[in-house]
Formats: sequence, C-alpha cells, structure tokens
Amino acid sequence: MREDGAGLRVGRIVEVEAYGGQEDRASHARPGRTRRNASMFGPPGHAYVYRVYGMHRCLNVVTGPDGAASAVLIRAVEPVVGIELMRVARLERALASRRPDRLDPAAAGHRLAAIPVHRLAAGPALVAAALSVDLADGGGDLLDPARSLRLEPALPAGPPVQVVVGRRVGVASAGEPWASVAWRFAVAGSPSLSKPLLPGS
DNA sequence: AGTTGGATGGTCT
DNA sequence: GACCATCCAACTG
Repeated sequence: MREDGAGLRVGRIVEVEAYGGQEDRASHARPGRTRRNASMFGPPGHAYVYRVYGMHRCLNVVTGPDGAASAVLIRAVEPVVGIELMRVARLERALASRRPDRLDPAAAGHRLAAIPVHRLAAGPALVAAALSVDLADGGGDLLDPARSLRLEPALPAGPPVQVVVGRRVGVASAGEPWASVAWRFAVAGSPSLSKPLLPGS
C-alpha cells in the first residue's frame, strides 16, 4: 500500500517471483553487491527498487537474511483502494516518459481512463507506476507502519486462494536450471496477472 | 489474436 | 558496445 498526501492506495498482491541470491543466475544479485543491487543484500522486509529498460521501475521485497540477497519481485497487484489515485499515478508516469506516443496528455488520459480497474497494476512496472514507486523507495523498511510505502498482512477471513506456480518471466538467457525453475507464484484465476499462468507450465 | 519493434538509460563486459 | 526481471502501439492475418 501507499499512503501519502494525496490519499491511500491499497492493492492485493496476486503475482510474485522469487530470486535466490548470488547463485541464482537470473538474479540481479549474481555479480555480487553493486550500487544498483545493494539493498538486495540488506535486511529482509526492505525494498529493492530497480530501473529496467531505461524507463520502468520494479519493486522487490528482500526476503533472505541480511547479506543473502534473495528477494521477491511484485509482478502484479489487484487494486482495492484508491483506484482513481492509481490512475492518476499511471498518467503521471506515462507523461514523464518522453515517448512520442504518450506526449499528448489528453490522449494519454483518455487511454488510461479506458483501462479496466483490474488491469491498472497488472505487471511489475505497472505496479510501480500505480503506487508511485521510485528508486528513492529502495532500501526502505516495508514493515514500518510509519512509512508511506509498506506491506500489510492479507485481510483476515478472506476465502482461501489457490496458488499456481510456473517459470519466471524474462529470464530465458540465465541458463539452466535458473531459466526453468518454477519460482513464479500467482493467485489462480486472478484477472490482474501480468500474463496468464496456467497450472502445469 | 498474435507478432514485432521502438522507447530509453544505467550497469557490466 | 551490449544487455536487459517491460510496456504498448502498430502492424499482420
């Protein structure tokens, strides 16, 4: 969730990927500690935020003990509270990009208004955009209730969910077994997944 | 409905 | 100089 001057944004995490640490050839931790991945090597429960493809940001939760550099990438979130704030945040980030096709604010706003709620954060960079996650959030304690960006326990009394597993996305060049290990986890049938995850893939 | 290619910049070889 | 833990518009059929 994100709580700031504009209000409250809450999303339910429906898709994640696990990254194992330095031995995981698909992990940013593979080359060892660098300035970019430093927060991965920090304490668990803190954020690791990185930039991909020069324009997008992605949010991870550090999971392993201090120094282990394992983490979980938040790949998709189902918007629950603050839908319009998420839409505004998506628009802000789209306009911040200098892509020619996104330069017209009116057109961009119109396109964004047409996106169904359940697709607003259906991808790792979309999660970061909808929650205004920036590199400055990296290293922050996601379990600190005083922080703007934080994790909360799942709502109690929800119906039990079925979890589906599959290969991680975009790591084909990592080599085996890292490219094929089933470390992508998703809520079965969620309409907010970054891409479908069928049982047995 | 599925495929393709462009945007964009830090990081590592 | 190449490579990306991506997204989306513009194609094809």
